[in-house]
Amino acid sequence: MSENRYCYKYPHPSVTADCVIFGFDGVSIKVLLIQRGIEPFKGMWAFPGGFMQIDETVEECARRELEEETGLKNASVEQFYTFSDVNRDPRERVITVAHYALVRLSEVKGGDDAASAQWFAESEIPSLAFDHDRILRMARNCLKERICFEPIGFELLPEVFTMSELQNLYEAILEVKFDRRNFYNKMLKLGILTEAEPRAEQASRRTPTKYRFNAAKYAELKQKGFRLEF
Amino acid sequence: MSENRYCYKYPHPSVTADCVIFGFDGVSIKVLLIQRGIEPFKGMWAFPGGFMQIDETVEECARRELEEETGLKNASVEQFYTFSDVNRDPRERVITVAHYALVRLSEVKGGDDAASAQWFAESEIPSLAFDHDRILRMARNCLKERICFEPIGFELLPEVFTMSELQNLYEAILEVKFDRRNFYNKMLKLGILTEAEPRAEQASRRTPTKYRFNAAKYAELKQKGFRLEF
DNA sequence: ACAAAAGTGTTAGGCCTACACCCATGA
DNA sequence: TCATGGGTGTAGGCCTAACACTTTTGT
Repeated sequence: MSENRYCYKYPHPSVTADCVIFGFDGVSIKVLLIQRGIEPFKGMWAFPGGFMQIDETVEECARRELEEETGLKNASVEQFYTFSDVNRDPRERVITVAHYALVRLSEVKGGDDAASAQWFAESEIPSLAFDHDRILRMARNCLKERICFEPIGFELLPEVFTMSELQNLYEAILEVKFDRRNFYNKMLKLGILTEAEPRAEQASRRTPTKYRFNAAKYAELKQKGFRLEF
Repeated sequence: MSENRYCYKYPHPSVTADCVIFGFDGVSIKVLLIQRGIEPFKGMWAFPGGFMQIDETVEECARRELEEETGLKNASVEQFYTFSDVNRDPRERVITVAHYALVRLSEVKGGDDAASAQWFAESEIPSLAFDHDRILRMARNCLKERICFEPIGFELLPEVFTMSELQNLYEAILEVKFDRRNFYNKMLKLGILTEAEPRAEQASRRTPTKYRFNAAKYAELKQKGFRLEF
Protein backbone atom coordinates (compact mmCIF):
# COMPACT_ATOMS: atom_id res chain seq x y z
CA MET A 1 0.00 0.00 0.00
CA SER A 2 1.33 3.45 -0.93
CA GLU A 3 1.93 5.80 1.91
CA ASN A 4 -0.74 8.44 2.02
CA ARG A 5 0.80 10.84 4.43
CA TYR A 6 -1.29 13.94 3.74
CA CYS A 7 -4.57 13.67 5.54
CA TYR A 8 -7.50 16.04 5.79
CA LYS A 9 -10.82 16.14 7.56
CA TYR A 10 -12.64 16.73 4.27
CA PRO A 11 -11.87 15.47 0.79
CA HIS A 12 -9.61 17.77 -1.22
CA PRO A 13 -9.39 17.91 -5.00
CA SER A 14 -6.15 17.86 -6.87
CA VAL A 15 -5.28 21.05 -8.69
CA THR A 16 -3.50 21.16 -12.02
CA ALA A 17 -2.42 23.89 -14.39
CA ASP A 18 -2.84 23.24 -18.10
CA CYS A 19 -1.28 25.34 -20.77
CA VAL A 20 -2.68 25.97 -24.24
CA ILE A 21 0.39 27.02 -26.19
CA PHE A 22 -0.29 29.13 -29.25
CA GLY A 23 2.20 29.82 -31.99
CA PHE A 24 2.03 31.44 -35.40
CA ASP A 25 3.95 30.38 -38.47
CA GLY A 26 3.21 33.43 -40.59
CA VAL A 27 0.04 31.97 -41.99
CA SER A 28 -1.97 30.16 -39.39
CA ILE A 29 -2.33 29.63 -35.68
CA LYS A 30 -0.67 26.55 -34.25
CA VAL A 31 -1.15 24.74 -30.98
CA LEU A 32 1.44 22.63 -29.20
CA LEU A 33 0.14 19.28 -28.00
CA ILE A 34 1.75 16.34 -26.32
CA GLN A 35 0.83 12.75 -26.73
CA ARG A 36 -0.07 11.09 -23.47
CA GLY A 37 2.21 8.23 -22.53
CA ILE A 38 0.09 6.91 -19.69
CA GLU A 39 -3.49 6.16 -18.84
CA PRO A 40 -6.01 7.64 -18.79
CA PHE A 41 -6.34 8.67 -22.40
CA LYS A 42 -3.03 7.02 -23.23
CA GLY A 43 -2.03 7.82 -26.79
CA MET A 44 -4.36 10.77 -27.08
CA TRP A 45 -3.18 14.33 -27.46
CA ALA A 46 -3.49 16.87 -24.69
CA PHE A 47 -2.13 20.16 -23.46
CA PRO A 48 1.01 20.22 -21.38
CA GLY A 49 0.10 20.54 -17.75
CA GLY A 50 0.61 19.01 -14.39
CA PHE A 51 -0.10 19.05 -10.73
CA MET A 52 0.42 22.21 -8.79
CA GLN A 53 3.03 21.87 -6.11
CA ILE A 54 2.01 22.95 -2.65
CA ASP A 55 4.58 25.76 -2.64
CA GLU A 56 3.88 27.35 -6.01
CA THR A 57 1.04 29.35 -7.51
CA VAL A 58 -0.88 28.00 -10.47
CA GLU A 59 0.81 30.55 -12.71
CA GLU A 60 4.22 29.32 -11.59
CA CYS A 61 3.06 25.81 -12.25
CA ALA A 62 1.93 26.71 -15.76
CA ARG A 63 5.24 28.44 -16.47
CA ARG A 64 7.15 25.46 -15.18
CA GLU A 65 5.22 23.14 -17.47
CA LEU A 66 5.72 25.50 -20.37
CA GLU A 67 9.44 25.55 -19.82
CA GLU A 68 9.60 21.79 -19.57
CA GLU A 69 7.79 21.45 -22.88
CA THR A 70 9.28 24.26 -24.93
CA GLY A 71 12.35 25.47 -23.10
CA LEU A 72 10.84 28.96 -23.03
CA LYS A 73 11.28 30.99 -19.88
CA ASN A 74 9.77 34.38 -20.55
CA ALA A 75 6.76 33.69 -22.64
CA SER A 76 3.54 35.44 -21.93
CA VAL A 77 1.35 33.07 -19.89
CA GLU A 78 -2.04 33.98 -18.58
CA GLN A 79 -4.74 32.00 -16.84
CA PHE A 80 -8.18 32.27 -18.37
CA TYR A 81 -10.56 29.82 -16.76
CA THR A 82 -10.84 27.14 -14.13
CA PHE A 83 -12.51 23.90 -15.12
CA SER A 84 -14.01 21.94 -12.30
CA ASP A 85 -16.53 19.47 -13.67
CA VAL A 86 -16.85 16.69 -11.18
CA ASN A 87 -15.97 13.92 -13.59
CA ARG A 88 -13.49 15.63 -15.83
CA ASP A 89 -10.74 13.27 -14.73
CA PRO A 90 -11.67 9.61 -14.41
CA ARG A 91 -9.06 8.92 -11.74
CA GLU A 92 -9.95 11.39 -9.06
CA ARG A 93 -11.38 14.83 -8.52
CA VAL A 94 -9.13 17.25 -10.37
CA ILE A 95 -9.78 20.87 -11.08
CA THR A 96 -7.56 22.57 -13.59
CA VAL A 97 -6.68 26.20 -14.00
CA ALA A 98 -6.26 26.65 -17.73
CA HIS A 99 -3.71 29.08 -19.10
CA TYR A 100 -2.71 30.14 -22.51
CA ALA A 101 0.79 30.97 -23.63
CA LEU A 102 1.87 32.93 -26.65
CA VAL A 103 5.22 31.88 -28.00
CA ARG A 104 7.37 32.57 -31.00
CA LEU A 105 7.73 29.45 -33.04
CA SER A 106 11.27 30.47 -33.90
CA GLU A 107 12.27 30.43 -30.25
CA VAL A 108 10.92 27.01 -29.43
CA LYS A 109 13.66 24.43 -29.43
CA GLY A 110 11.50 21.64 -28.20
CA GLY A 111 11.72 20.57 -24.60
CA ASP A 112 12.67 17.51 -22.64
CA ASP A 113 9.58 15.87 -23.84
CA ALA A 114 10.02 16.91 -27.43
CA ALA A 115 9.65 13.40 -28.76
CA SER A 116 5.98 13.41 -27.98
CA ALA A 117 5.31 17.13 -28.50
CA GLN A 118 4.04 18.42 -31.80
CA TRP A 119 2.63 21.57 -33.33
CA PHE A 120 -0.79 21.28 -34.92
CA ALA A 121 -2.47 23.72 -37.25
CA GLU A 122 -5.90 24.52 -35.94
CA SER A 123 -7.65 22.61 -38.67
CA GLU A 124 -5.66 19.46 -37.95
CA ILE A 125 -6.16 19.21 -34.24
CA PRO A 126 -7.42 15.77 -33.30
CA SER A 127 -9.94 15.08 -30.62
CA LEU A 128 -8.24 15.65 -27.27
CA ALA A 129 -7.96 13.94 -23.90
CA PHE A 130 -10.07 14.93 -20.88
CA ASP A 131 -12.13 18.06 -21.49
CA HIS A 132 -9.34 19.63 -23.48
CA ASP A 133 -11.53 20.16 -26.52
CA ARG A 134 -13.64 22.49 -24.48
CA ILE A 135 -10.60 24.15 -22.98
CA LEU A 136 -9.24 24.79 -26.44
CA ARG A 137 -12.47 26.39 -27.57
CA MET A 138 -12.47 28.73 -24.63
CA ALA A 139 -8.80 29.58 -25.04
CA ARG A 140 -9.41 30.42 -28.65
CA ASN A 141 -12.27 32.71 -27.74
CA CYS A 142 -10.24 34.43 -25.07
CA LEU A 143 -7.55 35.09 -27.60
CA LYS A 144 -10.10 36.76 -29.85
CA GLU A 145 -11.40 38.97 -27.11
CA ARG A 146 -8.07 39.80 -25.61
CA ILE A 147 -6.55 40.95 -28.85
CA CYS A 148 -9.16 43.69 -28.96
CA PHE A 149 -7.79 45.19 -25.78
CA GLU A 150 -4.12 44.45 -25.89
CA PRO A 151 -1.62 43.97 -28.64
CA ILE A 152 -0.90 40.44 -27.59
CA GLY A 153 -0.27 39.54 -31.19
CA PHE A 154 3.26 40.78 -31.03
CA GLU A 155 4.15 38.00 -28.65
CA LEU A 156 3.47 35.57 -31.45
CA LEU A 157 5.50 37.30 -34.13
CA PRO A 158 9.25 37.56 -34.44
CA GLU A 159 10.62 40.83 -33.14
CA VAL A 160 10.79 42.17 -36.64
CA PHE A 161 7.91 41.47 -38.96
CA THR A 162 6.18 42.69 -42.06
CA MET A 163 2.78 44.29 -42.21
CA SER A 164 1.45 41.30 -44.10
CA GLU A 165 2.53 38.95 -41.37
CA LEU A 166 0.81 41.12 -38.82
CA GLN A 167 -2.33 41.22 -40.91
CA ASN A 168 -2.27 37.47 -41.41
CA LEU A 169 -2.00 37.04 -37.68
CA TYR A 170 -4.95 39.27 -36.94
CA GLU A 171 -6.98 37.59 -39.63
CA ALA A 172 -6.11 34.18 -38.27
CA ILE A 173 -6.99 35.05 -34.71
CA LEU A 174 -10.18 36.92 -35.49
CA GLU A 175 -11.19 34.72 -38.42
CA VAL A 176 -11.97 37.65 -40.66
CA LYS A 177 -10.43 39.30 -43.70
CA PHE A 178 -9.28 42.90 -43.77
CA ASP A 179 -8.69 45.22 -46.65
CA ARG A 180 -4.94 45.50 -46.95
CA ARG A 181 -4.77 49.28 -47.27
CA ASN A 182 -7.18 49.89 -44.44
CA PHE A 183 -5.23 47.58 -42.18
CA TYR A 184 -1.97 49.38 -43.02
CA ASN A 185 -3.49 52.77 -42.35
CA LYS A 186 -5.13 51.80 -39.11
CA MET A 187 -2.04 50.13 -37.73
CA LEU A 188 0.26 52.96 -38.69
CA LYS A 189 -2.10 55.56 -37.32
CA LEU A 190 -2.24 53.74 -34.00
CA GLY A 191 1.41 54.59 -33.65
CA ILE A 192 2.56 51.45 -31.88
CA LEU A 193 4.76 50.29 -34.73
CA THR A 194 8.25 51.50 -35.55
CA GLU A 195 10.02 50.82 -38.79
CA ALA A 196 12.88 48.47 -38.15
CA GLU A 197 16.25 49.02 -39.83
CA PRO A 198 15.64 51.64 -42.52
CA ARG A 199 15.31 49.40 -45.51
CA ALA A 200 18.58 48.50 -47.13
CA GLU A 201 19.62 50.72 -50.05
CA GLN A 202 19.56 47.95 -52.53
CA ALA A 203 16.17 46.89 -51.27
CA SER A 204 14.08 45.93 -54.18
CA ARG A 205 10.57 47.23 -54.40
CA ARG A 206 9.53 43.72 -53.64
CA THR A 207 11.20 43.64 -50.23
CA PRO A 208 8.59 44.49 -47.65
CA THR A 209 9.08 47.10 -44.96
CA LYS A 210 9.89 45.60 -41.60
CA TYR A 211 8.40 46.83 -38.38
CA ARG A 212 8.82 46.20 -34.70
CA PHE A 213 6.42 46.73 -31.85
CA ASN A 214 6.94 49.96 -29.96
CA ALA A 215 6.14 49.02 -26.39
CA ALA A 216 6.95 52.47 -25.05
CA LYS A 217 4.44 54.21 -27.25
CA TYR A 218 1.87 51.57 -26.47
CA ALA A 219 2.32 52.09 -22.73
CA GLU A 220 1.91 55.81 -23.26
CA LEU A 221 -1.31 55.39 -25.20
CA LYS A 222 -2.67 52.89 -22.74
CA GLN A 223 -2.12 55.31 -19.90
CA LYS A 224 -4.33 57.82 -21.63
CA GLY A 225 -6.95 55.13 -21.90
CA PHE A 226 -7.66 53.92 -25.39
CA ARG A 227 -8.87 50.83 -27.11
CA LEU A 228 -7.69 48.82 -30.05
CA GLU A 229 -10.55 48.33 -32.40
CA PHE A 230 -10.97 45.70 -35.04
CA MET B 1 -7.32 14.55 17.70
CA SER B 2 -9.75 15.18 14.86
CA GLU B 3 -10.27 12.36 12.44
CA ASN B 4 -8.50 13.06 9.19
CA ARG B 5 -9.97 10.44 7.02
CA TYR B 6 -9.06 11.75 3.59
CA CYS B 7 -5.47 10.90 2.84
CA TYR B 8 -3.34 11.51 -0.21
CA LYS B 9 0.17 10.75 -1.32
CA TYR B 10 0.87 14.41 -2.04
CA PRO B 11 -0.39 17.53 -0.26
CA HIS B 12 -3.62 18.91 -1.70
CA PRO B 13 -4.81 22.48 -1.39
CA SER B 14 -8.30 23.40 -0.30
CA VAL B 15 -10.43 25.03 -2.95
CA THR B 16 -12.96 27.75 -2.24
CA ALA B 17 -15.29 29.85 -4.34
CA ASP B 18 -15.68 33.50 -3.42
CA CYS B 19 -18.38 35.72 -4.76
CA VAL B 20 -18.12 39.45 -5.32
CA ILE B 21 -21.74 40.55 -5.32
CA PHE B 22 -22.46 43.76 -7.18
CA GLY B 23 -25.65 45.73 -6.89
CA PHE B 24 -26.79 49.15 -8.08
CA ASP B 25 -29.05 51.53 -6.23
CA GLY B 26 -29.73 53.91 -9.09
CA VAL B 27 -26.72 56.05 -8.35
CA SER B 28 -23.72 54.01 -7.42
CA ILE B 29 -22.31 50.52 -7.44
CA LYS B 30 -22.65 48.56 -4.22
CA VAL B 31 -20.88 45.48 -2.99
CA LEU B 32 -22.26 42.98 -0.50
CA LEU B 33 -19.83 42.04 2.25
CA ILE B 34 -20.09 39.86 5.30
CA GLN B 35 -18.35 40.38 8.56
CA ARG B 36 -16.25 37.44 9.59
CA GLY B 37 -17.31 35.83 12.83
CA ILE B 38 -14.28 33.61 13.22
CA GLU B 39 -10.55 33.73 12.92
CA PRO B 40 -8.57 34.42 10.86
CA PHE B 41 -9.48 38.04 10.16
CA LYS B 42 -12.30 37.87 12.70
CA GLY B 43 -14.36 41.03 12.58
CA MET B 44 -13.09 42.07 9.18
CA TRP B 45 -15.26 42.24 6.09
CA ALA B 46 -14.97 39.74 3.26
CA PHE B 47 -16.84 38.33 0.31
CA PRO B 48 -19.25 35.48 0.81
CA GLY B 49 -17.59 32.25 -0.11
CA GLY B 50 -16.79 28.82 1.10
CA PHE B 51 -15.21 25.49 0.50
CA MET B 52 -16.05 23.61 -2.62
CA GLN B 53 -17.72 20.28 -1.92
CA ILE B 54 -16.19 17.28 -3.60
CA ASP B 55 -19.33 16.69 -5.65
CA GLU B 56 -19.98 20.18 -6.99
CA THR B 57 -18.26 22.48 -9.46
CA VAL B 58 -16.85 25.79 -8.33
CA GLU B 59 -19.70 27.58 -10.10
CA GLU B 60 -22.23 25.53 -8.20
CA CYS B 61 -20.38 26.35 -5.03
CA ALA B 62 -20.46 30.07 -5.82
CA ARG B 63 -24.19 29.91 -6.57
CA ARG B 64 -24.82 28.04 -3.35
CA GLU B 65 -22.96 30.67 -1.35
CA LEU B 66 -24.81 33.41 -3.17
CA GLU B 67 -28.14 31.87 -2.35
CA GLU B 68 -27.19 31.44 1.28
CA GLU B 69 -26.24 35.11 1.53
CA THR B 70 -28.89 36.78 -0.56
CA GLY B 71 -31.61 34.23 -1.15
CA LEU B 72 -31.18 34.73 -4.90
CA LYS B 73 -31.34 31.67 -7.09
CA ASN B 74 -31.04 32.84 -10.64
CA ALA B 75 -28.58 35.66 -10.53
CA SER B 76 -25.89 35.93 -13.11
CA VAL B 77 -22.72 34.45 -11.62
CA GLU B 78 -19.48 34.15 -13.49
CA GLN B 79 -16.00 33.14 -12.46
CA PHE B 80 -13.26 35.56 -13.41
CA TYR B 81 -9.97 34.55 -11.84
CA THR B 82 -8.31 32.00 -9.62
CA PHE B 83 -6.13 33.29 -6.82
CA SER B 84 -3.47 30.91 -5.63
CA ASP B 85 -0.81 32.82 -3.76
CA VAL B 86 0.87 30.40 -1.42
CA ASN B 87 0.21 32.38 1.74
CA ARG B 88 -3.13 33.95 0.96
CA ASP B 89 -4.76 32.04 3.80
CA PRO B 90 -2.80 31.83 7.05
CA ARG B 91 -4.36 28.53 8.07
CA GLU B 92 -3.54 26.28 5.19
CA ARG B 93 -3.02 26.29 1.46
CA VAL B 94 -6.24 27.55 -0.09
CA ILE B 95 -6.80 28.56 -3.66
CA THR B 96 -9.97 30.42 -4.46
CA VAL B 97 -11.89 30.71 -7.68
CA ALA B 98 -13.33 34.20 -7.61
CA HIS B 99 -16.71 34.92 -9.15
CA TYR B 100 -18.79 37.97 -9.53
CA ALA B 101 -22.54 38.13 -9.31
CA LEU B 102 -24.87 40.82 -10.58
CA VAL B 103 -28.03 41.17 -8.55
CA ARG B 104 -30.96 43.51 -8.32
CA LEU B 105 -30.94 45.23 -4.98
CA SER B 106 -34.71 45.15 -4.96
CA GLU B 107 -34.73 41.36 -5.11
CA VAL B 108 -32.32 40.78 -2.26
CA LYS B 109 -34.16 39.93 0.90
CA GLY B 110 -31.06 39.24 2.91
CA GLY B 111 -30.07 35.69 3.59
CA ASP B 112 -29.61 33.40 6.55
CA ASP B 113 -26.59 35.35 7.48
CA ALA B 114 -28.20 38.73 7.00
CA ALA B 115 -27.24 39.98 10.40
CA SER B 116 -23.62 40.21 9.39
CA ALA B 117 -24.17 41.02 5.69
CA GLN B 118 -24.17 44.59 4.49
CA TRP B 119 -24.11 46.58 1.26
CA PHE B 120 -21.24 49.02 0.86
CA ALA B 121 -20.96 51.82 -1.64
CA GLU B 122 -17.66 51.53 -3.42
CA SER B 123 -16.17 54.55 -1.73
CA GLU B 124 -16.98 53.20 1.72
CA ILE B 125 -15.53 49.76 1.42
CA PRO B 126 -13.17 49.05 4.30
CA SER B 127 -9.97 47.13 4.02
CA LEU B 128 -10.87 43.48 3.52
CA ALA B 129 -9.81 40.10 4.85
CA PHE B 130 -7.37 37.80 3.04
CA ASP B 131 -6.47 39.08 -0.44
CA HIS B 132 -10.00 40.28 -1.01
CA ASP B 133 -8.89 43.83 -1.74
CA ARG B 134 -7.04 42.53 -4.73
CA ILE B 135 -9.94 40.32 -5.74
CA LEU B 136 -12.25 43.30 -5.61
CA ARG B 137 -9.99 45.35 -7.84
CA MET B 138 -9.89 42.60 -10.42
CA ALA B 139 -13.64 42.03 -10.26
CA ARG B 140 -14.20 45.70 -10.80
CA ASN B 141 -11.95 45.69 -13.86
CA CYS B 142 -13.65 42.64 -15.28
CA LEU B 143 -16.96 44.38 -14.95
CA LYS B 144 -15.62 47.30 -16.94
CA GLU B 145 -14.34 45.11 -19.71
CA ARG B 146 -17.32 42.80 -19.84
CA ILE B 147 -19.83 45.57 -20.18
CA CYS B 148 -18.20 46.51 -23.46
CA PHE B 149 -19.10 43.14 -24.90
CA GLU B 150 -22.34 42.23 -23.25
CA PRO B 151 -25.20 44.21 -21.85
CA ILE B 152 -24.63 42.85 -18.38
CA GLY B 153 -25.85 46.09 -16.95
CA PHE B 154 -29.44 45.02 -17.25
CA GLU B 155 -28.89 42.36 -14.63
CA LEU B 156 -28.28 45.14 -12.15
CA LEU B 157 -31.32 47.24 -12.97
CA PRO B 158 -34.95 46.54 -12.21
CA GLU B 159 -36.83 45.08 -15.15
CA VAL B 160 -38.22 48.46 -15.97
CA PHE B 161 -35.91 51.43 -15.73
CA THR B 162 -35.42 54.94 -17.00
CA MET B 163 -32.76 56.09 -19.37
CA SER B 164 -31.15 58.12 -16.62
CA GLU B 165 -30.82 55.09 -14.43
CA LEU B 166 -29.20 53.21 -17.27
CA GLN B 167 -26.84 56.07 -17.93
CA ASN B 168 -25.96 56.36 -14.25
CA LEU B 169 -25.17 52.66 -14.23
CA TYR B 170 -22.86 52.87 -17.21
CA GLU B 171 -21.19 55.92 -15.79
CA ALA B 172 -20.72 54.22 -12.45
CA ILE B 173 -19.25 51.07 -13.95
CA LEU B 174 -17.00 52.77 -16.45
CA GLU B 175 -16.19 55.76 -14.27
CA VAL B 176 -16.82 58.27 -17.00
CA LYS B 177 -19.47 60.85 -17.82
CA PHE B 178 -21.54 60.80 -20.98
CA ASP B 179 -23.48 63.52 -22.68
CA ARG B 180 -27.10 62.80 -21.95
CA ARG B 181 -28.40 63.29 -25.48
CA ASN B 182 -25.65 61.27 -27.06
CA PHE B 183 -26.25 58.45 -24.63
CA TYR B 184 -29.98 58.43 -25.39
CA ASN B 185 -29.38 58.37 -29.10
CA LYS B 186 -26.76 55.65 -29.01
CA MET B 187 -28.83 53.42 -26.76
CA LEU B 188 -32.00 53.83 -28.76
CA LYS B 189 -30.20 53.27 -32.04
CA LEU B 190 -28.74 50.03 -30.71
CA GLY B 191 -32.26 48.74 -30.64
CA ILE B 192 -32.00 46.57 -27.54
CA LEU B 193 -34.43 48.66 -25.53
CA THR B 194 -38.20 48.55 -25.68
CA GLU B 195 -40.44 51.17 -24.19
CA ALA B 196 -42.29 49.70 -21.26
CA GLU B 197 -45.96 50.47 -20.75
CA PRO B 198 -46.77 53.30 -23.13
CA ARG B 199 -46.56 56.23 -20.77
CA ALA B 200 -49.78 56.99 -18.99
CA GLU B 201 -51.96 59.61 -20.60
CA GLN B 202 -51.71 61.95 -17.73
CA ALA B 203 -47.98 61.51 -17.67
CA SER B 204 -46.42 64.80 -16.95
CA ARG B 205 -43.44 65.94 -18.90
CA ARG B 206 -41.49 65.28 -15.75
CA THR B 207 -42.30 61.57 -15.67
CA PRO B 208 -39.49 59.76 -17.43
CA THR B 209 -40.05 57.18 -20.13
CA LYS B 210 -39.56 53.66 -18.88
CA TYR B 211 -37.73 51.01 -20.83
CA ARG B 212 -37.06 47.34 -20.56
CA PHE B 213 -34.24 45.26 -22.01
CA ASN B 214 -35.17 43.47 -25.21
CA ALA B 215 -33.28 40.20 -24.94
CA ALA B 216 -34.67 38.85 -28.19
CA LYS B 217 -33.38 41.74 -30.25
CA TYR B 218 -30.06 41.55 -28.48
CA ALA B 219 -29.69 37.86 -29.30
CA GLU B 220 -30.49 38.66 -32.90
CA LEU B 221 -27.87 41.37 -33.11
CA LYS B 222 -25.29 39.27 -31.35
CA GLN B 223 -25.79 36.49 -33.86
CA LYS B 224 -24.87 38.85 -36.64
CA GLY B 225 -21.75 39.70 -34.70
CA PHE B 226 -21.62 43.20 -33.32
CA ARG B 227 -20.05 45.00 -30.44
CA LEU B 228 -21.31 47.40 -27.88
CA GLU B 229 -19.08 50.43 -27.87
CA PHE B 230 -18.60 52.96 -25.12
C1' DA C 1 -39.62 81.56 -7.87
C1' DC C 2 -36.21 78.49 -8.21
C1' DA C 3 -33.86 74.14 -8.69
C1' DA C 4 -33.96 69.74 -10.73
C1' DA C 5 -34.98 66.40 -14.21
C1' DA C 6 -36.56 65.15 -18.94
C1' DG C 7 -37.18 65.78 -23.70
C1' DT C 8 -35.35 67.13 -28.07
C1' DG C 9 -31.75 68.21 -33.10
C1' DT C 10 -27.92 69.99 -35.56
C1' DT C 11 -23.31 70.47 -37.06
C1' DA C 12 -18.49 69.56 -37.80
C1' DG C 13 -14.92 66.48 -37.76
C1' DG C 14 -13.00 62.05 -37.68
C1' DC C 15 -13.03 57.31 -38.71
C1' DC C 16 -14.34 53.39 -41.50
C1' DT C 17 -15.03 51.28 -45.77
C1' DA C 18 -14.66 50.25 -50.34
C1' DC C 19 -12.07 50.41 -54.15
C1' DA C 20 -7.64 50.14 -58.53
C1' DC C 21 -3.36 50.70 -60.42
C1' DC C 22 1.69 50.36 -60.73
C1' DC C 23 6.04 48.27 -60.00
C1' DA C 24 9.44 44.71 -59.19
C1' DT C 25 10.63 40.19 -58.82
C1' DG C 26 10.86 35.17 -59.19
C1' DA C 27 9.17 31.26 -61.52
C1' DT D 1 5.51 36.75 -69.62
C1' DC D 2 2.88 35.92 -66.04
C1' DA D 3 1.61 35.47 -61.31
C1' DT D 4 2.57 37.21 -56.90
C1' DG D 5 3.18 40.48 -53.43
C1' DG D 6 4.01 45.13 -52.01
C1' DG D 7 3.15 49.98 -52.00
C1' DT D 8 -0.01 53.87 -52.26
C1' DG D 9 -4.81 57.71 -51.93
C1' DT D 10 -9.47 59.15 -52.17
C1' DA D 11 -14.43 59.85 -51.72
C1' DG D 12 -18.81 58.86 -49.35
C1' DG D 13 -21.15 57.55 -45.47
C1' DC D 14 -21.63 56.84 -40.79
C1' DC D 15 -20.80 57.66 -36.17
C1' DT D 16 -19.24 60.67 -32.52
C1' DA D 17 -18.88 64.62 -29.80
C1' DA D 18 -20.14 68.96 -28.56
C1' DC D 19 -23.55 71.91 -27.62
C1' DA D 20 -28.80 74.93 -25.34
C1' DC D 21 -33.30 75.65 -24.58
C1' DT D 22 -37.94 74.46 -23.03
C1' DT D 23 -41.20 72.25 -20.02
C1' DT D 24 -42.81 70.60 -15.79
C1' DT D 25 -42.98 69.79 -11.11
C1' DG D 26 -41.57 69.66 -6.23
C1' DT D 27 -39.79 72.47 -2.68
